[in-house]
Amino acid sequence: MPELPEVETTRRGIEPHVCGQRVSGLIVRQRRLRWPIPARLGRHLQGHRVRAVRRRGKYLLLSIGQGTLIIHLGMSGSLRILRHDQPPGPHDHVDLLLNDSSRLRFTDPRRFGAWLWSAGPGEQHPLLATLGPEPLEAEFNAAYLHALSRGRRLAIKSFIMSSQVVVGVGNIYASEALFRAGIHPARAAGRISAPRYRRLVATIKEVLTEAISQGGTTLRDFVDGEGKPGYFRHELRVYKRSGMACQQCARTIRDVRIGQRSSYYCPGCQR
DNA sequence: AGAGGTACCTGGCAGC
DNA sequence: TGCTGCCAGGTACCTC
Repeated sequence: MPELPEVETTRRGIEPHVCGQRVSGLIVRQRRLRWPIPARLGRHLQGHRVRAVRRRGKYLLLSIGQGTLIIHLGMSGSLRILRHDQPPGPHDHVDLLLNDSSRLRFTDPRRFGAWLWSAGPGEQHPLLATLGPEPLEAEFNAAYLHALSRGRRLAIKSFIMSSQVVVGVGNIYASEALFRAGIHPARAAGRISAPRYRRLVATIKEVLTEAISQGGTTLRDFVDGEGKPGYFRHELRVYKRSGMACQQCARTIRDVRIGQRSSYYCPGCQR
C-alpha cells in the first residue's frame, strides 16, 4: 500500500492529533508482525509524551520520552485516529492509547508492517542506519545517482527502488518517474548518461511531490489518518495501464517483470 | 560486491 | 459454488 507519499500523508494526518499527548496505554492484539512487537514496548511508552512525528523513508518515527517508536506500514498497513473506542476488526493489531481518550489504531491485513522501539532518536537503529538519502532533499541529485550507478548492471527501476540508493521510491512511483523521464525500466543503471539522470532525479522529485499534494495514491484501500483516500491514482500514466494507449504517443503500454515486480512502460516514449 | 531469488502474510480475483 | 493459482503499494536475508 504505502510508498513515501502515502507514509507522508499518514504522518501529516496523525501528527496534529498525536503530538504533545501523553501515552496512556498500548493494546497489542497481534504481536506477530514482520518482527514481533517487543514485549516491553508498552512500558517504554506508558506515561511519556509524544514530542514529534517524523518520517525517514517509509518509516514513521514517533519521538516518545527519550526514545523512538518506529512504525512501518509494510504493504498493507494503515494508521488512523479514533476519537473513541470502536470494536476492533480482525486486522486491527495495535492501539496506542492517548490521554485525551482518543487512540491511534494500526491495521495491517498482511502483517508486513512493524512496531519497534529504539532507545535513542531512531536514526541509528539498524534498519535505518544504512538508508540512502531522502528523495526530496538536495543531497539526492544527478551527480550522486550518476556516480553511484557506474558499473552497475542492475535495471534502473530496481536501482531507484533500492533503499540503499534512495528511500521512498516504490513500485508505483518508480514506473511513473521513469515514464516521465523517458527511460526504459530495464535499462542497466550503469549505462544511463548524466543528462538523463538529471531528468530522472527531476521526475522522481516531481512525481513524489505531486503525489503528496494529492494525498497519495489509493489503489485499493489506502486512506490517510482521517480515513480519506488519495487522489494521485488519477495522475498515473503507465502504472496498471498495460494494454491502454499512451497519452503521449498513443502506443500500447506494456508490462514486464523486473526484479519480481510488475513494471509498466511505454515502448514508444521510453528507451 | 553485486545480483537474484525467497520468505514473511492475507485477501481478492480470474479461470476452471 | 468452490477450488487453485496468481497477484498485490515492502524489504530483510540468503545464496551464488
